[in-house]
Amino acid sequence: MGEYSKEEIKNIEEKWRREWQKRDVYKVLNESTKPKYYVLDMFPYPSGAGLHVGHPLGYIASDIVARFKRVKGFNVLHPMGFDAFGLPAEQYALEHGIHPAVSTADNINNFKRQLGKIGFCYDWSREVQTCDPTYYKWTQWIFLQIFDSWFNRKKEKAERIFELVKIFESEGNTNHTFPNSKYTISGKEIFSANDWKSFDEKIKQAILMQYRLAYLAYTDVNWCEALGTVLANDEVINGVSYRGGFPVVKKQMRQWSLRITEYAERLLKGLDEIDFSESMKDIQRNWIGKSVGARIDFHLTPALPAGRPGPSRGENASLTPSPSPGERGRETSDKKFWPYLKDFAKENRQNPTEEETILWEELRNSKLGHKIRRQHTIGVFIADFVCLDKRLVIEVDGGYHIANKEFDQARTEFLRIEGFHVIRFTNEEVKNDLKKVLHKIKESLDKSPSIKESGVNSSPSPTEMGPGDEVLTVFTTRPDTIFGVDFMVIAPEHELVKKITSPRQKEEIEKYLKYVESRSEIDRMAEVKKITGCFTGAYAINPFNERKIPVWISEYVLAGYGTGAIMAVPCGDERDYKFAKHFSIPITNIIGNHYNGEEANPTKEAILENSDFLNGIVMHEAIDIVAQKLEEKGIGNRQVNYKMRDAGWSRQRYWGEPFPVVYKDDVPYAMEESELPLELPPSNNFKPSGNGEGPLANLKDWINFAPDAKPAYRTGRRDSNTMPTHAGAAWYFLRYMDPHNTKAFADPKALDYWNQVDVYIGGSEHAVAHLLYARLWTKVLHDLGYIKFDEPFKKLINQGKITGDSRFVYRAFVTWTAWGDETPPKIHPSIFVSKGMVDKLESSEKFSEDWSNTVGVINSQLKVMNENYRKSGKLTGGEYQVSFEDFSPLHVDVSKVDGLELDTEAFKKWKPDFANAEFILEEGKYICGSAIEKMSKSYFNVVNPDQIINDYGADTLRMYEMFLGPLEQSKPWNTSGIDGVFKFLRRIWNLAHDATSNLKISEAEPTREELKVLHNLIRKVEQDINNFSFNTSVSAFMICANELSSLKCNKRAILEPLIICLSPFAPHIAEELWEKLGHKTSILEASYPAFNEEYLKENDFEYPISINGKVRAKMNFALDMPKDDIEKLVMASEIVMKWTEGKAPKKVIVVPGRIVNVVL
RNA sequence: GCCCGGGUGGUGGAAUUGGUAGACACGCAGGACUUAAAAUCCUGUGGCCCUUAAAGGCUGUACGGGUUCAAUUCCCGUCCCGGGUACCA
Repeated sequence: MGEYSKEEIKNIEEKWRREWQKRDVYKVLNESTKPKYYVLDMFPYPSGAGLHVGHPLGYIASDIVARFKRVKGFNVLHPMGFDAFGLPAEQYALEHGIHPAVSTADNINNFKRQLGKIGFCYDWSREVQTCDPTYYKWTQWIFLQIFDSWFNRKKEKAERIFELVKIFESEGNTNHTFPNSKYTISGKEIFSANDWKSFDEKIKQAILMQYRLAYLAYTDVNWCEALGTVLANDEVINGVSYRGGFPVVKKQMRQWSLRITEYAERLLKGLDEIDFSESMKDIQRNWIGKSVGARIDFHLTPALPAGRPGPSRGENASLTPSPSPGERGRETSDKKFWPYLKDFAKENRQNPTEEETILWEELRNSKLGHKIRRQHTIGVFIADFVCLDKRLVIEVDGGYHIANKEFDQARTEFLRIEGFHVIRFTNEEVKNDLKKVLHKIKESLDKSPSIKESGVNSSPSPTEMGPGDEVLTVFTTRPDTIFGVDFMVIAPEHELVKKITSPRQKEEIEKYLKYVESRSEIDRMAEVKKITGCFTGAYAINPFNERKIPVWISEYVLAGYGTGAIMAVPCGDERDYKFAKHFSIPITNIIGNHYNGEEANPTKEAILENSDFLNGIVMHEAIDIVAQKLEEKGIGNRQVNYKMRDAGWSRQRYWGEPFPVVYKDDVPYAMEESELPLELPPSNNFKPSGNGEGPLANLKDWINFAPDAKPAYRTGRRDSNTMPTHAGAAWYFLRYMDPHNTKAFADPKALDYWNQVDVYIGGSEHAVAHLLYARLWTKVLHDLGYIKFDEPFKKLINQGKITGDSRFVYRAFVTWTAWGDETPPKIHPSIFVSKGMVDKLESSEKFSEDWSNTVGVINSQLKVMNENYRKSGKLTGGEYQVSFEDFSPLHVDVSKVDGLELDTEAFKKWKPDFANAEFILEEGKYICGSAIEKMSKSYFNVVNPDQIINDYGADTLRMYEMFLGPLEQSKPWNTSGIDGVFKFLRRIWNLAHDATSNLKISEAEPTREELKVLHNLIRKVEQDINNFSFNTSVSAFMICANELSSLKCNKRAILEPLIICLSPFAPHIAEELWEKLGHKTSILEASYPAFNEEYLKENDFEYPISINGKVRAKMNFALDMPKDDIEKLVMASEIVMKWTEGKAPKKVIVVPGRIVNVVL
């Protein structure tokens, strides 16, 4: 029996889900004679809310492609898995006490149950879960490969660290300077092979860390004190935390980062080879933010009277105000770590140990002849006492703020390299024999060479520097405007600020720096365009015309981009212009009448004026001329900058991959492959452990790692952080190729065979993070020789979001007025007023005609209601009234609404509150308000696919989701059209069945007309699938079904090919019909029918005959009729004669097979 | 602000290199079947005008211009919506 009824569908679909599983039809092998095709979905994060109708949109599309490619004869890889590490599970654990592993497993099961019902052809034997140790073993392994790599800029590819060591041993770093140009070792950017050999292990490791593609560094993070954790950028909204709205500050923390900036150019170039939408590429290009320009050095004139050194170093304390003690460390401190260190130093100064206090008092009072500083930062360390002139460090052991011995040792080593001599005293020595201690210090001071003689490489301090030695380097994309530079602006954090500020400006500058520091991220964001700044008192010299240019500092110049300094050209740059106007800086016009004096003009097309040797040259040509000159003079060079920053890779979280490293002396060492995976230790404490450490630091036994095993360095401490979710997602597409391999992340043969993902379908919200990281990991693995391709995804399709279509009801404010002394009624009805009337009342003037009419309508319905209440005894007298002003819109469950009309009975049953609801109707209906919002439980607009499948079956759901509109477009979910799709499937079914629902197939030869209908479909569906235009192929199916229905065609020769075409879209019904047609094997084994153009050939064509471009008639001509003949016949026709009124036309255009146009 | 993408009936949306605007579906209206309803089937359906009817006319793809025999499609300007980005020199 076979009626395609809603009951029967369930049986059919369940039957086939069972059969497919039983027959294992979706199993994919890595060996095949067929060509391969790899269709991939972005795997979901298994949230607790389960699947809603938005999720399957992309999955259905990819499933159609996969099934289509399969019937086209490809060996198709179409896997599914779960991005199972992540924050929500951890938050859920904190709130509900359920372990992330448990809730994640539950959620995955629920997702799989829901996905299973939709009939996807996933090979579940290849499923991956990123939280599975057998999976993240390889995530960790790949991380270690990245850690063990550096980017060889000469070859533009990653190489192993040992190759770099070899280079250092033979030639130092002359040819491979530090990737971060601001980094120096003992003040120098370059070290020789001999230098390298003289460095000890710790220094070598510190240097290598500067090159590694996965590296540890102090980086800015979003620190939320209230939550005790670091937040990702997308967890910070307008300067406060996404959860809780707590303030977030930038803080420096030692974190893992991936040196993705080294790949900026390749990531950019790679975009040209892959088939992503232009908008997606634009987003990535924007993110990478390449700008081409030049670096230019400007010498600074002395800001101070000649011969006078910079800001006081104590000796000159009487001359200029001394910097606060806390600021001094800045000079010797590692700049990057300074903000972080200075707080520690300050804290230490405020909480000295007893011994420190004793010693400090003595050092201050005894005339040592040298300035001693307390809690001074050097590099990344803080020394107890320092004499900078003599490069002497005095340490008192056992200070309670010093964490451990190893740390002290590491510091000593570092200080030695930096040219400091360290002497060390124990607490006891200080306490018991202070005299001896002082003597020793004096001795050491006398012995120590002063810095100038020592020959130690260190950056010259301001005291030593002659005036005018300073160089200010800027980055500009417009070197052509060099003669239009009216001022320079440097970032407030710029290292030169302290050095160049003139005594006269000192106070102003310090005031400004305080202001900048006081400004939170929220302030800055709120007032981005606010113009602030301060003159330093220093001047730069324009290298081409020796002009003196004032140097300012301002917030609008960012320390982190370029050199943190700009040359300002107010006639050509909007911000520079505003700044100049605000501070009344005279503006030089170098672009003639392109500049109108009222706003900047950033043109590149102007002819330069006031520009010395550039006069008369078009700007865009001058760019290169200046760059050339700069290079000749050795004061600059062409340079490229990128906006993109390195990717922060540490999270203070539990539910993620632990970093497979062990720290010894603060240096991370890779674990060995045999020791992987480093499993996430069981824990129920997910709270951050404070100090910016991750929750894993709570597990003392785990974090302090002391194995008995071989290499000694493996005794140490583990990393308390975990990797971000991006880690697992950065390579999962490779694991699907060979998911159970225990020897490698995937077998090279499998990697070669499946190669790139042919089509990748997912949301555009992953445009930057996920897609860039996946591309990066692929490139690194490619460079290291593990895979042969260096772009993971050949083609990307972004499905649009499905938004929810919310419905509202409007509750009126209800009052009861007594007529006499009736007792108040027992019931309190909620009265809901229909949308149209609410709109009228709200939009029209009170007591206007419209308003009064509406009130009248409402009152008449209230009157009926009141009468009914009285009749039924609910009301003894008096009456209910409503306010005509206040209506509160309430979200109503979309399932209680048909289109916009509320099902009032269902609504009353929905919630007890509404049991006594009354409705003020318009034209007998209650019309709801509507809004398109994201799907959310709290808006009652979530549509669950289970519900649709239950009502209509999976095939209808699949086709309907495709029918909604173009895949890439966002669209609101609305079930109103779903009946049409269901009816279509039933029509297909009925083609093979008679009126009494019995199978009836004709074996007769098809007619030419039937074949034409079929082959139109074959061609259209194939084209549409290739174009990802599924909505149009669904309508092609509908047209085909309608036409075959009216032809009453039930011929096997037509229906068999038809259902093969249909099978990717509606696999269950197709498989059922296929079986009914007598096939024993799955329709997946069938072949897509061959298209034959012969059947579509027409002999003649009905030409639209237009007159002056407007169609007035139609005439049938043979397609091979010559133009002239057509023209003659058209001109002779009655209708055309009517329009021409016998006159000759100006022109007649005949487009064969298209149109005829007569121009009068 | 800047960079993308988009704007077509009551609704979702079709429309090859410029060549019959509104395919397909929903909704709506009318009809058939039915005691009735549901379901199903049939017909009509951008707006306006004219006509008893047949037919016909005008107008119409956000708005204003332009190119062309012909524009939803190409060009210029304006408005609105969605996405990305945010002082990136």
